[in-house]
Amino acid sequence: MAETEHRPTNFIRQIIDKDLAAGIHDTVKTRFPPEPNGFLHIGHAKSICLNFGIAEDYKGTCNLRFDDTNPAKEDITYVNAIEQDVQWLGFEWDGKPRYSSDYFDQLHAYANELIDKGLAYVDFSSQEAMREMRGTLTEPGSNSPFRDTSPEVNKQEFAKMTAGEYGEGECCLRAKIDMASPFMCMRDPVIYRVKFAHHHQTGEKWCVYPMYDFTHCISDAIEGITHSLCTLEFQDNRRLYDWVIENISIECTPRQYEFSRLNLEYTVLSKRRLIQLVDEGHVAGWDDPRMPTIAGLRRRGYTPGSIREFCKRIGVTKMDNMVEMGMLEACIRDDLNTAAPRAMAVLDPIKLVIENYPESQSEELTAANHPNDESMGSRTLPFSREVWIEAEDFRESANKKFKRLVLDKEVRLRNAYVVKAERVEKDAEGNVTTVYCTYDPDTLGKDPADGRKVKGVIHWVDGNSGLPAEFRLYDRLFNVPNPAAQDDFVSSINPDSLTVKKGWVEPSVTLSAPECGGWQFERTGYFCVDKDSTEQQLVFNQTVGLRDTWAKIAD
RNA sequence: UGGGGUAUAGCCAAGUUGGUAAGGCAGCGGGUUUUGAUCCCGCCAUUCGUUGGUUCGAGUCCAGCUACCCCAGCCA
Repeated sequence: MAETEHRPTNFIRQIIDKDLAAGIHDTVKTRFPPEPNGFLHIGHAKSICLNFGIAEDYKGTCNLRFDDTNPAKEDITYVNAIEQDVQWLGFEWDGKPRYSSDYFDQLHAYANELIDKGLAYVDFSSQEAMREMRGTLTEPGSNSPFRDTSPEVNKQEFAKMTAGEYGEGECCLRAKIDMASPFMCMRDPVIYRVKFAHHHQTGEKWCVYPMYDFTHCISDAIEGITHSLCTLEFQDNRRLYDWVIENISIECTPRQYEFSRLNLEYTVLSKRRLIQLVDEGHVAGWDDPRMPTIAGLRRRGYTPGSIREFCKRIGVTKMDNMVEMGMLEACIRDDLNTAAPRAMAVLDPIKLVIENYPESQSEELTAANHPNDESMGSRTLPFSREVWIEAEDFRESANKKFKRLVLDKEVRLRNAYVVKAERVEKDAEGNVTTVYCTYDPDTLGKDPADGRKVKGVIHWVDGNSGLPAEFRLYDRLFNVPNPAAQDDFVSSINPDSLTVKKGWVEPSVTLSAPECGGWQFERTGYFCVDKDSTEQQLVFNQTVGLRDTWAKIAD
């Protein structure tokens, strides 16, 4: 797609420019470090585009690293899904995917180094006792009674921890820093805990696992990461990041920089909440088209390019933000507007019978696949006496603003003839089921010869050759802009986020999709084939509707 | 006076040696149009959280104030 030509500029790229100019680095190495405990979402896409985008633009490299230090929450299915999503977005990581668990041996050795230096100790205090000794935001903490244990003893105790001689919660390894630090994370943080859990990478090899703050900085250093980019909530942790790097024997000194995470209106972007939506069945799964996950957006019909463009447009800063859905929608519309071939589908059909069109007759009309791009070619459109039209495109009477079919008035059938509504047939409830009309045979590809102006154009599907189809229309998942701010976010789920319609689609639309992934069903929106489709029943997801200025007037 | 951060339009966001407020989204007018789409043209911050100060000149420098976000997991 036509992405904005200029490379993004942001404070992180400016830091890199300075580092390069000052000779602090001669190459740039970044990394994208998800924990494999859930699916990637649009917020991760921001980080992915930042990290991989910088690597691309500076001719550096970007690693994919699974931050897998908590086996209790992680699973191999997530690592596979994450790899797929990053690749689908169009990025290539350097070498093989890395795992923090690749470094467990080294991490363990560094922990021992800290112990040797008198900078770490095994603490047998209960978790409650540790919490009390930590102090509060305004009061300093107090030292643990185990804080002055000798390095020799600590060495032995850590070995016993590692050998499985202590149970979970019985003891942990802590860095000896400063219980009075204004940074809570510096008050002797736990760096290793006992956990008897199966690890998806290391199996049963370990029963002690390093904590994030100890692991991340060392993993960065081992991989030679130059700029370690993460979100704002880790700003305090940077002090611990630097402390660890300074106090162990490692040459590389990666630097951490923090940017604000993405917030999107009318959805949630925290793994905890997304997991809850899936587990409690509020959505059909991680790839439910209403989900802000990469998998959900993909199934919804979003293209990789549209998501990359979105990330480019929102920028990277340290400001808290709440981006409007309209921003995301504009990106996919821009992409699909140029890339998607046009077709016609009727989602809520009523029948239109052309009384002066011979019953036995039918013909094949030609329609351009794109109104402003001849290179996309054309298709044939079967046409016969009975066609389906949209129920909302007909009214028995209407004012002049209604540019569609009205009794005794004319309208153009898109790519076909001008028709005039003559009479209607209704069901028991009074709903119009059939409109009878006449057509003007001399209006194919031209205006009426007598100069009559026909302003309206409606879409249709041939009654003989149209294919039955199911259409799934989506609305925002929540009915408040910031559901995460609610105490019970589940209660603000939009009950009408999914609408299913049964209608017809023109026969040129088949299971095999165009290159961009979908079509524009003219006057309706962009759609893609859903995986629930069968040979008998096509199922379409509406990716996004067309911009609809009429809807505003009509209200 | 715990500490760490952030304040530029409805939303996102440029603005980096102080020189007179980019761009995008949304919105509003108008034109083209066999999609009420697209496309095109025009409009949309006398003002940068706030109050003072320095200066010929301040979104940019200084001081005070205010608002919001993050931190007291053996989660990341």
